[in-house]
Amino acid sequence: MPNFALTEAVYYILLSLMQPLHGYGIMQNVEQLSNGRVRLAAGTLYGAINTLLEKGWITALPGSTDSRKKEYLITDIGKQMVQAELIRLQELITNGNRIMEVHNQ
Amino acid sequence: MPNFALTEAVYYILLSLMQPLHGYGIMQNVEQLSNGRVRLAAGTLYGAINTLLEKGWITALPGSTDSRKKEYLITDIGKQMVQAELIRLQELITNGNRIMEVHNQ
DNA sequence: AACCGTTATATCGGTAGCCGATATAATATA
DNA sequence: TATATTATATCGGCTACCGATATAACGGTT
Repeated sequence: MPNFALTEAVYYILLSLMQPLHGYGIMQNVEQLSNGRVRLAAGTLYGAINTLLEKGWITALPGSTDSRKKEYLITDIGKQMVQAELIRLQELITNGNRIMEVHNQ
Repeated sequence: MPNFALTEAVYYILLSLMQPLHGYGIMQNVEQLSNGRVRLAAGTLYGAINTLLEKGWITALPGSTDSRKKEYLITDIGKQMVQAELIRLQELITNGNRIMEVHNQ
């Protein structure tokens, strides 16, 4: 019941896949998207891609020109997960601000 | 460089300890604080308390009336971590909203 | 064609955090 | 005194992340 929190890595991977991208492109996009703060390790990225495929939150697109590249895209379910995460994040901030103000300075 | 993200459990534990509380009180407070969404398992709670003590983000208060209860309180460092987390969370939301709007419907 | 740096995917072992179960004990209540 | 609740602690298992390493394809240069 509690645990539908997304990790930062998964969150940014899903955001990146609002456009079609291959793994390495996700890596670069996440770093840019987060103003250089979040750098995905290779193990994190390709591990997460596999679990997200299994969950059906992202899907693999058919072949590209470059035989190395495998492109992915977020699914409708994946988008719903991002929306739910945005709500959860907003709750964290609201609760955090409230508590910090009550016991303030 | 990337990883100063707090887990949801640690975040709510730190918020709870803006007031003096013992472990079990934290459990109840976190559940209430999160509108019943986050329920800490015992292993999570007492494990997190130990790592937070080691990091100096919380401190143990001297004895209470009830010989069972051990009370804790957030430290200045802990408060700084919560403030940093609030900024990180706000960035996640800002980035998320921007991306979701750009590729909108 | 041969070389080389970059791009790209994949796997592995280690570590940390969360969970649920279990154990144990002190306190409060009936 | 018996029982339920409160309270802390530990354990094994699972998942996620990390950094290192391996492998290969592509692009550009000579």
